[in-house]
Parts: sequence; structure tokens; C-alpha cells
Amino acid sequence: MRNVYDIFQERGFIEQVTDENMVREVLAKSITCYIGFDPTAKSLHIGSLLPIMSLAHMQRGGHRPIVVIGGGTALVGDPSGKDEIRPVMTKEEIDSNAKGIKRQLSQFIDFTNGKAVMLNNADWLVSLKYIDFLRDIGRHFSVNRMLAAESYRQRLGSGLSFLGFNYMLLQAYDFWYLSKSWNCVLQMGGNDQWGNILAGADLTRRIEGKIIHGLTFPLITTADGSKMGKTNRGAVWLDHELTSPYEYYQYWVNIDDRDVKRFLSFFTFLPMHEIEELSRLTGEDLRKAKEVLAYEATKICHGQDAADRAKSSARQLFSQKVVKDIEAIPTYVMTSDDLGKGIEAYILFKETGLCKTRGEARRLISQWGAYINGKRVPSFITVVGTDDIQNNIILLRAGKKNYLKVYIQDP
RNA sequence: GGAGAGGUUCCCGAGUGGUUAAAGGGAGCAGACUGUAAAUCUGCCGGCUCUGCCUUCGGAGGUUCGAAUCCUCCCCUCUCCA
Repeated sequence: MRNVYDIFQERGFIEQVTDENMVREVLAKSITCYIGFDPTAKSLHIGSLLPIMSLAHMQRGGHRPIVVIGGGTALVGDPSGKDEIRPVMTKEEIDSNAKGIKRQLSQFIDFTNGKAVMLNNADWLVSLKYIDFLRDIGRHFSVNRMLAAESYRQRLGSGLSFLGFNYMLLQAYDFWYLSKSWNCVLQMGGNDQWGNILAGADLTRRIEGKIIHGLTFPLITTADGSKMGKTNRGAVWLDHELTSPYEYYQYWVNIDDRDVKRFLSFFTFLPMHEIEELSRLTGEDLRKAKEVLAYEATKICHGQDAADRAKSSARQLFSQKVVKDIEAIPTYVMTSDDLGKGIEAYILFKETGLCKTRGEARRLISQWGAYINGKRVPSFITVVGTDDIQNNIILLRAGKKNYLKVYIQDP
């Protein structure tokens, strides 16, 4: 079996490593590794996809991944990222988020028979005693060194509370704890976690005299320099209720040409020679590569059926063929009673969620960006009524590529 | 605790009594061009029951015909000093 390190390397997963040779050596045998995830939402979004894929690669390579839900650390808030204050979350919220996240991760990682483990660091962090913690853990940390860390240095200009300052200690404690209780020898994470990961490895070396390792992934930005995963409707979620498989598929189809190769490497399991081949396509043909990316990514996240449906719906909608089977596109259900004597187009676009406000809907329509059943809506006071129903459906379109169907379902 | 600086619409950032829903940039949206791409150009870009109305410039009061702009108190942030 190939060393996972090589796989990571050829796919561009590695930004920093504690010690390349040692990590490669460690990975020659089956090990336990971990990545932490914040339970701050009930779903992860594609910003977390790279770490997730890395764990999947690890598992495929015969290693045991531990997913740590940061139920304890979420109470403190990581200052190294951008976000400042996290809303204080109740234990119930965190638990329910954790449950959702585990279900989600099960798509990517096999948690059966101990092949992967999910833990919540609240279980060992919340009960810590302050004085004991200071004496046992705090003594190993040099404030001087912490202040020198990049993640904190940036904060020094904009403000850092003592609470946030302690985040590093807690995460370091996690790594130490996991190395002790689960024999975990590698922590991975986004590059913003580098300082925290090092702190954990350092702490473990000081307490146990044991060398453990860290590896970080590059921060993924899109070719135009923005953070990955934002669309007009917000983040791209892994949860199919927050982002439908169709929308998920569309996100990947619409990426920048320049991102195709990287994203294929990151977000699919396709062998590199296939990826090379796909990325050699140019011009319009490159869309085929994007289709492959979208299909594979959707398949990994939502399963093959969903990927098939998303693909066929997308093809129909964008190839001007007769639209007959478009089940995968987002659906808004209403009854013919709701439709009643008719409803102004701009209100309908707002109600279905295609536009956030009525004002936005008016703007869309007056700029000729709104379509009903493929026909441009001439005016925002155009009334949509039961006459517009075709096969129980009214097909709405906002802009060039945002489709939604209104499904008429009478009781 | 002391001394300064500052908190403006999604973000950055102008504005210092009326013509300001508030310059400019970014993001976002639409249109043209295209390949469901990028770049470029054009328009839009607080909300609404939209030729008008309502709500916004850290918070609460006050002065004024009229305040984001002046006064008072409060909250928060930063910098330097202790």
C-alpha cells in the first residue's frame, strides 16, 4: 500500500509538516491521527472538506482517524481564525450539532467497528480544574513564545482577550490527551491551526518525552482570491437540506477554470493520471472536467443516486432540451389555493426564496433577469396564476442559472 | 487608573448642521460578451403596501425648524503610560 504521505504530497494537501521524514516513517505503519471540527453549526460546509478528505485518505491508507468535535473549545473560541466572538452555545446545541456532523462525516469516513472514532473534547475539558490545569499544563507554556506565534501576533493589533489567549493551551491539551488515551501521533488541520498543533506536540514532548507530529493543509482560496465555498445564497453546506445535491453539484460545475486541477485533486479520489488528463482539456472542453469534478464530489457527499439526478437535471436545464424530469432542482411546494386568483411575480420570487427581499425581486424582474416557464417576466406586477401551471409545475428562473420549481400539490 | 484615537449602510472607508439612504472601493445581483468559466463593459445594490412612506450612521437623552454631523451621560475597541 502506498504511503499516505505520498498521496497527500502529489495531491497538494500539505502546507507544513513538523518533520517530513519522520511523518513518512510513522505513516508506514498503521497509526491514529486526529482533526478537530467546530460544532458551531448543525452542518459542516465545504470549507471543511479538505480536512475531511484527508481523513478519508488516511482511513483508506489503513490508519484510524479520530474526529474531535470541539464542544469544549467552542466555548472559548479560536482567535487564530478571523471570527472574533462565537456565540455561547448550550451543551444541547453542541450535542445536536455534533450528532448531525457525525452523520455527515459518515458519508466520507467509516465509523463502524472502531475504524474511526468520534470524540467530543467537552468530555475531558469541561471538568478541568483551573489551579491544577495551571500547574500541570500552564507551566509548560512560555508566554513569550505564544506572543511570537503568528496566530497571536496578528491578534495583538486588533485585540485578544485572555479567554482567547488560552485557546492554544486547550487545544494542546487535546492533542496530549489523545496521544495518551488513544495513542494518537498525528494531528492535522488547516494552516491556521499550525501554532495550536505545534503547541500540542510540544506539550506532549515536555510531559511525556514523546515525539508526535503535525501536518497542515493549505488555505484554499479560489483562483480569484476569495475564500472557497460562498455563493449568492451563502455557504455551500454538506447537509442536503441546507444545500441540495443539485446546488452542490452546480457549485462545482461553476468553479473557475484555473481551479479545476487543484479541486479534482483535493475533492475527488480519482487517480492523478486521470486528473492530469482531464486538466489538459482547454476552452469549452474544460467543462467536461468540471462535470467530472461535480459528479465525483456530489457522489462522495450525497451518494451516487443524488449525483446522477443532479447531473441529469443540470444537463437538461442547460441544454435547452424539453424539460421533463427535473426532480433534482430545488422545489417549493404550494397548493392551487395558495395561488388563488394569482400572485404578483415579484412576490412569488420572494416567497420561493429565489430572491431575499421583494425589492430584490423587483430589481431582478426589471432588469430582465426573471423567467417563468422559460419566458421572460415582462413586469414585476405580472400576475402568475393557475394558467401557468404545467404538469403541476411552474418553473422559475432567476438570472442565468438559478432554477427553482414550484410544485403544485393539492391536498 | 491616566493620556490620546476611534466606533458609519455586508466589508473597507469618506462625510463633521439641511441639496445625505449617506462619496469611493470591494463583495453581491442583473444585462452584454462567452463555455453554466475568467476578464471586460453597462445597470442595480436598506426595507416597504414604491412617483410616496418607513428604518439606518455604538447606546440613551438633549439643543435645533432640521443632526451621522453640536452637547451630556453610558458602552465598546485600539495606542501609549501605570
